Amino acid sequence: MSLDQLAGLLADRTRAAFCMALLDGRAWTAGELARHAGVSPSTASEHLSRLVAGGLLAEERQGRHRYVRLANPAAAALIENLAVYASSVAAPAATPGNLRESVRMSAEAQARTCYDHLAGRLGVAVTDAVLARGLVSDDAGFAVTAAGRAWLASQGIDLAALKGSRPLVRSCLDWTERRHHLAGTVGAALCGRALDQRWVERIGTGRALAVTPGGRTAFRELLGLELPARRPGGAE
Amino acid sequence: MSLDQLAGLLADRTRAAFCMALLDGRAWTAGELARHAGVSPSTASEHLSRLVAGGLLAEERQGRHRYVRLANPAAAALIENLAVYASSVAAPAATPGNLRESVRMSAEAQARTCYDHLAGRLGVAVTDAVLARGLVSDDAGFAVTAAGRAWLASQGIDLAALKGSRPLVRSCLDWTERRHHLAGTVGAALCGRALDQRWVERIGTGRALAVTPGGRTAFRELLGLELPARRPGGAE
DNA sequence: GGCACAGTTCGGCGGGCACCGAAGTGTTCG
DNA sequence: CGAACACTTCGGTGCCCGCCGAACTGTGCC
Repeated sequence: MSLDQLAGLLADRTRAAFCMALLDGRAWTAGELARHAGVSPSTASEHLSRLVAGGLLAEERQGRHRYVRLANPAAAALIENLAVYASSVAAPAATPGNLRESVRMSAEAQARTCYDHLAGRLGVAVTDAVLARGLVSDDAGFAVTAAGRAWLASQGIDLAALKGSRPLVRSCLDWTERRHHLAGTVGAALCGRALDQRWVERIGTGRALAVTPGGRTAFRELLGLELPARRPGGAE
Repeated sequence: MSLDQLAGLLADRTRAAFCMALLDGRAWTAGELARHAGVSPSTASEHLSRLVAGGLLAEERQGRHRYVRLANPAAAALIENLAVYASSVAAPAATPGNLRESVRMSAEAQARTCYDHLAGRLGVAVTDAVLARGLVSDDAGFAVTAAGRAWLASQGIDLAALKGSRPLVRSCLDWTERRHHLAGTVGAALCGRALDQRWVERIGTGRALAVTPGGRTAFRELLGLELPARRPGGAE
């Protein structure tokens, strides 16, 4: 497959909408994606088949449902990086068309998942905190320090178990905050921990997350973060 | 700009060919790119205008020549990452159509520039050596060690001067070797050093590099690398 | 076993885009 | 100053693709 063929897969507003939705890290059904993108089931079916054949998505059948998800972390990083670069080019993408959309975009700016790690203001704040506390260093590259290794172990995150083909820590540029946040397998593990411990919970079907009261306490105690009480759709 | 619009810029074989050519890090004229891609000057002109307007390329006029280059390192990383992912999907892109193309692809596999850093077997070998010698560590992320800082200083590369918005060290997956090589500002500085000291020199107008006899000596002395004497188009 | 649901396949329709040649503009050189 | 070169603009042509409705298939539930 060539560069223009891969790019062609994403050069359509319906397929692009599917991929952006799937950046929440979850599996969606074909019907859900059709409704999300506002197209008919037949259109969705055809587009999904092309995305699967092209290697960006993976599928799984369960009874009469066809579930699809992003094929792998590299596909997710590709799509996120394209979206970040696109949003940095002048003439920004759509502004909120109505109140509901404005609320959604605000929620996503607060906290959300970026494929498998925390993003939005929460993601940036967590990244600033781990840097400030010396748990991760960016002096000579981006690496977990010895203190960070111990801290992660106290959170049940074993670095040795995370070693693999993906980088342990990677900096991911946030499209809402335009600042970096922690990605890589450590970033994913932290996100998983936050969801498991119910420090954050998902809002609806999008990528938005809400910090729970218990989460506010945990982030204060573990990282010294004072997070605002979240009011749905309201001011900080 | 949205994801599908940005992807649409690359979803055409002519524009994709332009961007791949520009991954050599140099500026090309519109006429050179037209010939490279096998299209007429008018076609090239229109495509280049779209790529510039879309933020992937930057242009500069000099007399009757229009020079274009990749807009910034992020654009280069995007294109390289897309090309790497595309090549990893089954049904590989074009195999060499003739002897000349086979020779060119072989040369690029040996050593080439990947936008601004060394890639190919040379890039991978250099990366393996700096890891083995403890100049860069990947234990807990990708970072230059204290020994590496000193070594780079002995090569006239000052880390403090390299600090900026780009990561110092970044791992870039190589599409010919399918292994990682050193990217980021340190990777770029090393490549610049190798070109300045004439350890490598460019071959023709592509991205291929040849290791010079002086370079073979330098790589052996500095990093313990035994590089084969390069025979154009021949076996190792 | 029949009905409802989820998804697939296929032919038709309309819109958009890549390409080029011709004519033009701007720059450079003899 | 005129010719040559590099590039641009624009109208025309042909091809490709996204979308959908209708008919179909497979699954699940009552």
